Amino acid sequence: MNIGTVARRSGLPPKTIRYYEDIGLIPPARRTESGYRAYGETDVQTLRFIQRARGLGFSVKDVGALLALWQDQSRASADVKALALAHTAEIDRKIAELEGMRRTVLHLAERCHGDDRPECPILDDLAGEGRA
Amino acid sequence: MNIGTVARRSGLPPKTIRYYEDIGLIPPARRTESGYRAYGETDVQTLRFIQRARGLGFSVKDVGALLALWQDQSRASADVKALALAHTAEIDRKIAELEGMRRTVLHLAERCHGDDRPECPILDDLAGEGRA
DNA sequence: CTTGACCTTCCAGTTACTGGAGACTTTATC
DNA sequence: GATAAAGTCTCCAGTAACTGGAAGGTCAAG
Repeated sequence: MNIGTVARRSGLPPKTIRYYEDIGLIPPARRTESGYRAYGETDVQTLRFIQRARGLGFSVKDVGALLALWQDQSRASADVKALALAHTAEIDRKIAELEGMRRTVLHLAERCHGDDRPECPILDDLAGEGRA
Repeated sequence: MNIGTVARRSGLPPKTIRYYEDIGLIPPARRTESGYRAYGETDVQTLRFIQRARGLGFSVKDVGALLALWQDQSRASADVKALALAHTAEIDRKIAELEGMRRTVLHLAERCHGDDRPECPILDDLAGEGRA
């Protein structure tokens, strides 16, 4: 299988697959005589795994760890769970941060007339006039 | 005022201030005879404005636009409001994305025993066994 | 045998900084 | 006046995770 085919079947662009090989997330692919990367079904499975994990927001580094656990038959599920829970904690942190921003920006926007006059509480607040 | 002082008073590291000058977000600072950047009160105000806007998650590009509007006495508040609302829309999008991830990861983690046995629904799902 | 789709490598750009090296200036202390 | 510490200067490189593009080789179809 050429890279284009695995790309279609795994949902990852060819560029990204080469990149993952580059940084060592996946081992270098076997090559045909002409130098084309050659893949098998196992590779499609692996790349799908990566694609899903990335889709859940795991960092490439974490994906590497998950991949290692996946391929380790003697793994402890506790290790996987710990990674997952640490990840949700990080997600929670980001959500909280974004919600704080959202609240403030929305509050400011609501108090802004939004017409052709220059008065604008958003700018006033950013300028520091809104501080206690 | 040297850069260290403005840094302390604006909440931005010296490195970041130089960086903002570099990319043109702020105009080049006046220099002393020995080459040190020299700032005034106005600069502190500007940098604080930037610091707050960045803290609300506006991109550096957006901050540039806000800065221009702030300094334009004939601005229409509608332009500022539009920027702010576009920003909240983007924040909403990110929050929704994170919440989707959070739901899935948490759901998987809950079904994982998390002990020293290898069975793990998290890995099974990432491997694609959990798909319909 | 030529077109067009794929493949290869390598370099550069993206976002917003941050760290560090090597050299100078300023300030404080003795 | 000498020296040491703190502050500043520029420049280069690295971070995360790709993505775009150029220049060139390969493969299948007609």
